[in-house]
Amino acid sequence: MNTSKNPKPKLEEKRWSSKLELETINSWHENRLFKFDKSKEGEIYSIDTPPPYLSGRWHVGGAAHYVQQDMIARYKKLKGYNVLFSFGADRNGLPIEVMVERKENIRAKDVSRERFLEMCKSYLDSIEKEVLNQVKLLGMSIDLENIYRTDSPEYRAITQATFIKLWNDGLIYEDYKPANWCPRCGTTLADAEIEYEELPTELLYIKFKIKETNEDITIATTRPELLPACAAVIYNPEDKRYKRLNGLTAITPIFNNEVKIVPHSSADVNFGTGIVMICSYGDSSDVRLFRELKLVPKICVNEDGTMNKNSGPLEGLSVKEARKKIKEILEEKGLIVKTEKIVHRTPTCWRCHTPIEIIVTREFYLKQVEFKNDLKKISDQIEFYPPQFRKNLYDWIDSITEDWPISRRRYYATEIPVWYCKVCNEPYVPPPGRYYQPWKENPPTDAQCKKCGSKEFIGETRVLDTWMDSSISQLFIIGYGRDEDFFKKARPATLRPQGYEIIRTWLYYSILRTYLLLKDIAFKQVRISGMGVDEKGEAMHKSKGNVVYPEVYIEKYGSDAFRLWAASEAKLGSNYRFSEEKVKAASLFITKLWNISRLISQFPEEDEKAIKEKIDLLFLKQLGEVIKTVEKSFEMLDPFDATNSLRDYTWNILADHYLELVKPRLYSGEEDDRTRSARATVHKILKTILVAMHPVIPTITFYIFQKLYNKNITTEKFPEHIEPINNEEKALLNMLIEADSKIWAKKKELKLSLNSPLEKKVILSKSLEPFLGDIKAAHKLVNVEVLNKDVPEVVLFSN
RNA sequence: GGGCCGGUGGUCUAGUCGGUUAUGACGCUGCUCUCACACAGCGGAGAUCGCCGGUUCGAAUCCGGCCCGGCCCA
Repeated sequence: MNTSKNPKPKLEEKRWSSKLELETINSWHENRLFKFDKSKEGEIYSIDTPPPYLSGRWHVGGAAHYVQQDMIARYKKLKGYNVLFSFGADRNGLPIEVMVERKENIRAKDVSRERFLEMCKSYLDSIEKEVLNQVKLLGMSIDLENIYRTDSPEYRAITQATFIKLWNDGLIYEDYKPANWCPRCGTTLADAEIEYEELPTELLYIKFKIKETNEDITIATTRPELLPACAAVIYNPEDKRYKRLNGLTAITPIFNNEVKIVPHSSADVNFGTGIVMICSYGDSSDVRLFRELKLVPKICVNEDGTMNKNSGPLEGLSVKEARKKIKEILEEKGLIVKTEKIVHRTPTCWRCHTPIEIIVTREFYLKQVEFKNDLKKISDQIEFYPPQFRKNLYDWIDSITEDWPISRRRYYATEIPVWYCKVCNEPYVPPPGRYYQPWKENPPTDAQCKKCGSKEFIGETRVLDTWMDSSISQLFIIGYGRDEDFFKKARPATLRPQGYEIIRTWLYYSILRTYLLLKDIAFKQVRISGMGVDEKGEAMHKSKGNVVYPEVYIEKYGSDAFRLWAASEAKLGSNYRFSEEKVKAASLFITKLWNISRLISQFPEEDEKAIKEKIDLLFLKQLGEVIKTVEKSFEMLDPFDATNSLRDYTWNILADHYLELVKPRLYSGEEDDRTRSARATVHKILKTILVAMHPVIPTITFYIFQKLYNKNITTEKFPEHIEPINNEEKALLNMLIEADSKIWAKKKELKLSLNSPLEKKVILSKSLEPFLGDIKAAHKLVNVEVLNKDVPEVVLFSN
């Protein structure tokens, strides 16, 4: 064989480029590389990809979150699993409706229900297109021709089927009770959909009379308009100022209602005057106190957020107007002692951030309070990565006090599959199986009221909370209700990846729903990732104007560079901070890997049995150590350590030291064992690195593997056991590395270029003797002597 | 107020079941276009590991207290 002095690299291009990257990605999709085959061998590893709320395309944080999941999916594939990594688009619910209302500057009620649904759908379709394009650009191993949508008739039919099952099991009931209410959206909200914000408000100090003593007391409140709904007055039992009031009666100003004064620990001594009025309903603690103290609520706020006839002079006004009006009235009568501007922790709607009201309304509820302990118990069987987030879930479960209100007075969502008998109002719930739209269609033809036998029905117009849809995605992807054979084989789903901000919603509800439906865990593993934040460390919000999108950086540096950044920026669970500098730095490594491969590609591959030289084994075993770290890291579902240790090895060990040391042998053109050992080693190392890094940087590794070895890297096996380096060998390796450095520094000192011969006599420690040939050749040493013992300096120079 | 996480060179970060000359990257800087790579190589400067105290032969690492930042829950 001709080992010419000018071997040609198999990688011709001097540089990896976005163009090659895109061509590679396109070829994957043209060849349907990611099509899931349920009959394929291997244990199923299903990833319940978070259906992103399609409220806009991904910013760099979202994109980072998703590519990390892709890394896990690709790793598991290399490990021999049959990976189900399906992509879902969550298209239901308030987010899209609020967005359409804002963009079109309308309210849903301004147009017909049909028209509004069409508008939502068209927005969703265009956003979905953008997101799917991102999925592709990011090099994700998603079968783009096989995604699911939570608003498809197929998905909604399953959501409805679960409603029907839970209804028939007696786990869903309808009740008329206080609930969170967003006056802007006009719907009930679950506690999980409340976000607290610090908002400025006015604290009014109002005079009340004591009936028995005719003295005045002062009560501070931020909700004076609820004065007509006041049912009790409380103070803290520890508060010495008010002990004398125990059992007395207060008379509300203006409305002159007599209410009891009682001690209660929930009164904060330091807030206002320490005396608090309890009204139906100012906040959730009012709800709790009404229940606890068995008070009779007097409802003053209608569902549309206006005051009703119970509120006397405030009737007809909105809550906000009423607050102003009552202040005027009180002022007129001299009943206001003082007013204070304060910042108050205010519950708001998670979607539109309007402060919520608590009103009494009739809604469907899914039972959850009675299952709190069961839910914690079953969650013990789920692995959490990283483990500390288990606590966040349990804390949330502990804080639950109400059942889950699941009905919404909205439109773009799964319809509640219920009709009501026209004669006796008895609900009719159809059999599961198909998608029902009771607001515009009749029940099945054989529907009959089981109470009175009537066949005339009125359809329910309300829809389900969108979390009722997304909380079954882990069941949907493995065929629940559609493909029983596969479902049996694949349940429970394997991995749930998600951000920590939706632990109380998506994670909690998924666990609840799966438990109620199947008495089973929802999935085996939960992977909780941090959020993407901007360069200053602040969360990205459109309203803040600090949102950064990935496309421009992908274009500039490539998706592998972006992915490498996403993998190596932060450990699992902490926030990742975006900066262009970091992505650029990642792209430098991509170039480095390309050039290393280019160098190695010049030399023929040799069977790994040819690896015999001690120095070759040393560097290979060091890689063995790295692979152990990589595996451990991925098994913890965190690409962070894997990526950094591979990058460190490739750049700082392989390129800087090993390749420099073997170059003389590689280029020698000899056909002896030493050359063959070198050739075998560089290819073995390169192949190992390419496969191990493939989950993180799939495109360049795929391309190089194809070019050099003519094989599809996605069907390779994760590098099997390479004997890791032991301590003695590790010490040797470090000596070698130190020797390189010392000699380079000496040449520097003598103002010699690194490739010029070194005439000075070089004295090496004894342990380096086996490597004498390589060291001598790599550094062009002229005069070398080896000591008969080891010295701390490793290398000495003399004249 | 409670819980959780974090505070390491200019910036970001590793290391936290005790013992390393404290990791790496970006940035800065000197020399070098050496046949994979100047998107590079080699060299260099730069950290009292938030503060105080304790345990220990020895602490970034363990314990206690405090300060600062972030998130979640009251």
